[in-house]
Amino acid sequence: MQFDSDQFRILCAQHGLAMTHQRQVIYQALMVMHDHPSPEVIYEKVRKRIPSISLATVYKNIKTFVDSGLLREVSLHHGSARLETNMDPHHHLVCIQCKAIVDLDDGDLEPVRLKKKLPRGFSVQRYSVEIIGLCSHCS
Amino acid sequence: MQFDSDQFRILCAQHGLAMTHQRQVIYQALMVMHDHPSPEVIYEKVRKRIPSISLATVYKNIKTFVDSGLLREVSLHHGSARLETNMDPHHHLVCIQCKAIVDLDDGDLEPVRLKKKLPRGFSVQRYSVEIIGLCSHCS
DNA sequence: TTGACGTTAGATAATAATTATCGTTTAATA
DNA sequence: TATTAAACGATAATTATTATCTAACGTCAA
Repeated sequence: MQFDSDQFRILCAQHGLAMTHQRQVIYQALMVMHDHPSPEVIYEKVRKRIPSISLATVYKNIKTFVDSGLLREVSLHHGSARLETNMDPHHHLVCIQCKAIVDLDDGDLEPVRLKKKLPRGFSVQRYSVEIIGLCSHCS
Repeated sequence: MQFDSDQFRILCAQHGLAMTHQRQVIYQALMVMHDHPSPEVIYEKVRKRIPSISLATVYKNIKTFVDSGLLREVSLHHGSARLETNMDPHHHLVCIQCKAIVDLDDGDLEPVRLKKKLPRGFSVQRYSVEIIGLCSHCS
């Protein structure tokens, strides 16, 4: 999938963002990386096309993109580790606002069922369902 | 649920760990906190019972507990943010070893179905299933 | 019980990830 | 094209975590 600057300009306009060369290169780099890269990895990739770019610019634009719904963070809980003693199979309700996590018993959910085979060689250890939304306090 | 030092001693023995007062207090603090606290929050709680404890001790013992299977981290991807451009509903295969993340299309999974009502007031935005295990490369 | 040894604790330095600040440059638009 | 708010780049500051090092502790053989 190629992506020219007119298309990106429209995408920015739709999300109320100014279009800059840096933003286009950052977004395009992310589009072609399917391994859910970190800001540091994105920075290294983008630097090949804009050697003078600052790491701070990458961070700032990632945040801007996430805030405007152009990108998503895979986990809402990077930043600091979150621990649990509950080693039984269970799931989580996660509040996008306050980041609160509440357990949901495995029995409260129908078992997760696949329609297709998983990629060859992946050995499943457990399933964890995240129900993402707004908790009562935040909504 | 109360938890005396004999029980904790047995738990440690089962997991091949030495039992120390610090470990018992850390573990017990975590047991009674159902909000999936961060190391910092655990430290503040533990400090009320052992004012002289070091934050490093809390971190080291959390790691020891996780390694020995006494505790679990809610997210395998704290540490640094991981981004994605795919805004369509989808899920993730996550490797516990190399932390690789691979997308799984929403259509490849039977819809998630609840048996019980969710806690009152929680408004669901989306579901995200994590299939956790070892990728072909790591297994 | 005592003494040696390996492990843990506490203090703190070092590293990694992210955010804030600030002067300069650039994009939107009138 | 001129104005103005926003974005960029450099870098300092902050936050989270890990590493290092010495002292204290628990365990086990003599």
